[in-house]
Amino acid sequence: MAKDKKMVTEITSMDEDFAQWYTDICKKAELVEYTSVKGCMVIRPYGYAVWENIQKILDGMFKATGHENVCMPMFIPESLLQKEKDHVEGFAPEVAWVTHGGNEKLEERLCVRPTSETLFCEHYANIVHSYRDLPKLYNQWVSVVRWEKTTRPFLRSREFLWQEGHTIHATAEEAIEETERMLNVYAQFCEESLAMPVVKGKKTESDKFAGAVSTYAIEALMHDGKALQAGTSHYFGDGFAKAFGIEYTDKSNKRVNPHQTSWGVTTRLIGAVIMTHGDNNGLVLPPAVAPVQAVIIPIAQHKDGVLDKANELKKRLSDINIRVKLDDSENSPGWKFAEYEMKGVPVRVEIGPKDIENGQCVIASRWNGEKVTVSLDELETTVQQKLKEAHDGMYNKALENQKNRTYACTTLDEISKTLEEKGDGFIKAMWCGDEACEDGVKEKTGVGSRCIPFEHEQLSDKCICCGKPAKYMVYWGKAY
RNA sequence: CUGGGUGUGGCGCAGUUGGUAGCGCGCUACCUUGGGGUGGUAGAGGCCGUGGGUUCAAGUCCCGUCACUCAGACCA
Repeated sequence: MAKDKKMVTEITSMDEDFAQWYTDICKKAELVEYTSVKGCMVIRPYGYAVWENIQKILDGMFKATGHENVCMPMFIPESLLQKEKDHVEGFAPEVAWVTHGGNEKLEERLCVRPTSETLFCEHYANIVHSYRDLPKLYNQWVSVVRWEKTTRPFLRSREFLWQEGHTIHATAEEAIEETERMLNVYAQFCEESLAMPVVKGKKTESDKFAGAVSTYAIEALMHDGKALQAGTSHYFGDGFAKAFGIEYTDKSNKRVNPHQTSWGVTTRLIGAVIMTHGDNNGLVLPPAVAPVQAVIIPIAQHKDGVLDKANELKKRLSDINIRVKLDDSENSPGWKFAEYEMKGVPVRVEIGPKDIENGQCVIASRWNGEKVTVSLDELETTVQQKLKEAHDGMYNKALENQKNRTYACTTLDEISKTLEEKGDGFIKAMWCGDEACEDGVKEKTGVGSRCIPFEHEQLSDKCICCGKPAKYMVYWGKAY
């Protein structure tokens, strides 16, 4: 079987129309359904199961690093939102307001949280009094609302699910360490669970979170060469603490402001998975978060013993904690093959009368289309091995794509030429640190700064835009 | 927000100079079906996104509005 052969006709080819391909997968793989409110989508069981798996793994990582879950209200009074100047300026244009309770107009309108810094700050002001109260390492899994103009399933919706971590520390050092720790947790999660390589780095001044001292991000490169911010971690210094009057008494009996962080990832990660691993036959899910890791397709299922054997295989895989599904519906085997390919199930097990006779089954891998016939004795080991191979193979393929689409440039013309000849991707180029040059690059080439990566490379000594001494090496790109 | 495109059974589409809706898939029943979306017979299902207008008559023409979508701007 040819590797690139398209066998699922429901999905538009990505080379034909990438945007349509993406939308097709979202709908045909039954991840989402639209509603009558723009930018608000139903996350269907199959899509939500992916999110649940993401949640489960990440939550475990948060707990392992000492965090506790809490839940803040969804309404923020206007006066509270106003307290930190940069923060409110950053979010005001996209908040939704509640103005009435029943028929009565509210004395003060309430904003539907776009993020919960203000709520956490109000709370911390109440409960932090002594250095003994610190740190507080909180996280919450909730939804937030941002009234976006352009919306797309998972990538940018008006309401979306996320987790937001909010921590408060006695010292700046501790808070900075936390900011970095969580960025690393995200990067590790993306690599180990989503098989998605990311670039870790710092955001430029103009791109940082409203109210933050510094913002860090993980950036991933999608199949079409566009960049996607997959997660962020912010260091706040004591700015929010000052604005919200959070103070504690330190060991030397002085009243001081604590230091804070926040960090988050959203359901956008699902969009990232779609656009990192998906192909022309549909979704390709990383085994760690796939709702179904192995699907069993019985062949000639009406014949004696086939379904019994299929059920037996199901039990055996289930017993070793593989998320397994047996499709014994009336659809033809071919229909089922296409269906589960579209849905990105990592491994397919085919079992028919011939196989039973020979004591074997056929195992197919979604990510590379490979099919093998194995003895039934080796079912468990082979499926486990194929899942492992899928993860590694998907990661390496994505990493290779990222590398192949990352270009080092030393002049603006070179950037434009590269984009034109090779298509979108990450551009590595030097920058002086001046915002005017950052804007200049965007204006002249169309790519914006994505991040200043932790792994510095001295590509040249001069800023690509103004020619003055360069301070940073920056990843640039078109973004979602 | 600006500009373009699209809204007709569950899905994908057709519908001429305005005359009261048609096809494929899917669905239901029965039969058939061995390895890439089986084949057959019969049947059910839509008032055309939504609000107004023109007209004897509107899916079709006009205006508004909502949603989807593409490009951009904006934003994280």
